[in-house]
Order: sequence, then structure tokens, then C-alpha cells
Amino acid sequence: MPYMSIGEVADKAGIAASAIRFYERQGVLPAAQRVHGRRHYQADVLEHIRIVQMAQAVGFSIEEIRLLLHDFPAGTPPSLRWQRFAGQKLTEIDALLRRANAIKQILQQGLQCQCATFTECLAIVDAAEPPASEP
Amino acid sequence: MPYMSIGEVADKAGIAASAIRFYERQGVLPAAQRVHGRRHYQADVLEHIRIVQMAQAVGFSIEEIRLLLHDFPAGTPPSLRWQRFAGQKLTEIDALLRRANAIKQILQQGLQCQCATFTECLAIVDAAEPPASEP
DNA sequence: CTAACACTTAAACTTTGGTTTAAGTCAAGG
DNA sequence: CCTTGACTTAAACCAAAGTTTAAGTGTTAG
Repeated sequence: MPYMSIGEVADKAGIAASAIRFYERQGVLPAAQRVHGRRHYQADVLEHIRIVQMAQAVGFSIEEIRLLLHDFPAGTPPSLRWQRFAGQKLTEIDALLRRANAIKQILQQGLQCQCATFTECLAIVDAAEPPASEP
Repeated sequence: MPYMSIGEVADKAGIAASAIRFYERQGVLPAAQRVHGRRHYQADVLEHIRIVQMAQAVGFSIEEIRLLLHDFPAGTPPSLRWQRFAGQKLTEIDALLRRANAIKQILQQGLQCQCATFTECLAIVDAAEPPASEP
């Protein structure tokens, strides 16, 4: 087979065909060649999908992935595109880690709390640094 | 003033009046007394709102907060209610921390990457343990 | 009297990452 | 010829935590 249908790609990539159509609509997968209206894919689409999934896994939104892939002069190497976002993502992740650790401390105190009223709990939690809010 | 309007409460709590109505609809704030159809609040509602916000800040959903506040025999102390959920939340937070740390490592490698193609990047990231996906 | 303003409700809208559905097209098999 | 199965599209739907809007009520100021 010189090409794959969207169903085959979906199976091999382990995602739903609807997700592939969605990625195409959002511009994070190139529009597939159509043959009689159906999408026909080459093997390299699987790698493209893996790149999208990897970027998602490290916290990029679909919109950011679109920018990462297309919003640079043609030929810009991944290293440069990547670095355009990685610094900010790292800042976000660090903030997340700080919040999560603060929350963890509060939860651990909560597990041992003997308060008779929620108001008492509030005082305890307030003493343990305000963790701001979940994003 | 022996009571506050929803606008005053919103200002003092630093949230929108619409959020207060939403909390009431969701059952995490008790239904306010109505006078001529308008909500009239006592000062203690501010503390109640703070409890809701604190629970949100440690990762409880509105639904969970409703359970935390109401789904126990009357008089159950906060310590017991709290402990009913804190263990599971801690597990969730620990998973979040592990994922966030994995992502951070990948991002740090990304900051130094000199890859000429995204495919090369993929190989590097794959080598650095799959971080699953963001929740 | 009238305008401005704060409030009321139900219902619709927002965002994100898709999924589901409706209605239609196409090729292969029997 | 007819059915089946995989595909196409646009549009509607999902969750969460609210916000916004429409249409109406009540109070106060001028």
C-alpha cells in the first residue's frame, strides 16, 4: 500500500480518526492529500502526529503547537522554534511545582487536622502560606 | 448595616457577584435569606466563601466541595470530612508532581537542543522517559 | 415622573481538546 | 441492485467554573 486511510493512521497512532481531522482543522497536521475526497496519508504522518503528541505531553496547547510548527521563517530549525517557547513553559512548570508542593503540605496537615470547625482549619491553612489558586 | 447585599459581599470577598450566585446554585454556599427578592447576607458568609476558596485552592472541584460540606451526618467535624478526601487528593498531587518534574527535565533538554529536525528531538525526548499526558 | 443603578432569574455563552451525530458519498461484495 | 463499511462534512455536544445577556423588579436621586 503506497498510502494509508485515516482509519489506518488512527489505528497505528493509537488515536481516534476524529482527533486526526481535528488536528488538521487546527493546523497542527498538514491537510492530507485527497483522493476521491478521502484523505490519503504517507508513512511520515505518523511521525508528525508523534511530534504533536510530544509537544502536548510537555504542556503545549494546540494553538502553541501551531505557532511552534508554522510561525517561523521557513527552514527555522526546531532548536530555535523550541527555545522560543521552552523558557516560558519552564517558568510555568516551576510555578506549578511550587503550587503543587504547597498544596501537598496543606493536604498533609489536613490529614492530621483535629479541628472542630472549618474556621479553625482556615487559620491553620492560612499559616501555611497562601498557595494562590489552581490554573 | 445589619446585612450585606450581594454586591458588598462580592467586593469584600474579591469575587464577582455572579460567582456567588453560582456557588449558591451549586450548593457550596447556603441559599441567602431574601428580602424583597434580594439576597441579604450576614458577615459570616465571608468566612464561608473563604472556606470554599481554600478548598478550591487545594484542588477540590465544586462538586467535591459540596460533598465535603454536606454529604456527612450533621455535626461531623471537619477533620473527618477532610480526611475523607485528603488522601486521594494527595495521591493526585503526587502524580502531578511526578509528571511535572518529568516535563521539566524534557524542557530543560529542549532548551539546549541543537537538533536540525523535529525527528531528532523526538528521539531525545523518547530517551527521557515518556511523561504520559497532562490531565 | 423619570433616569440611574443594583438587583433578580433563566438561559446562553466562554475555553480547550476533542467526540458524536446527521446526512451524504463511494467502492466492494454478493 | 442492494447492502455494508469506511469515509466525507458541518454542526452540535461534553466537562468545569464561572460570565454574560435578556428581560424584568425595586429603590433612590433629581
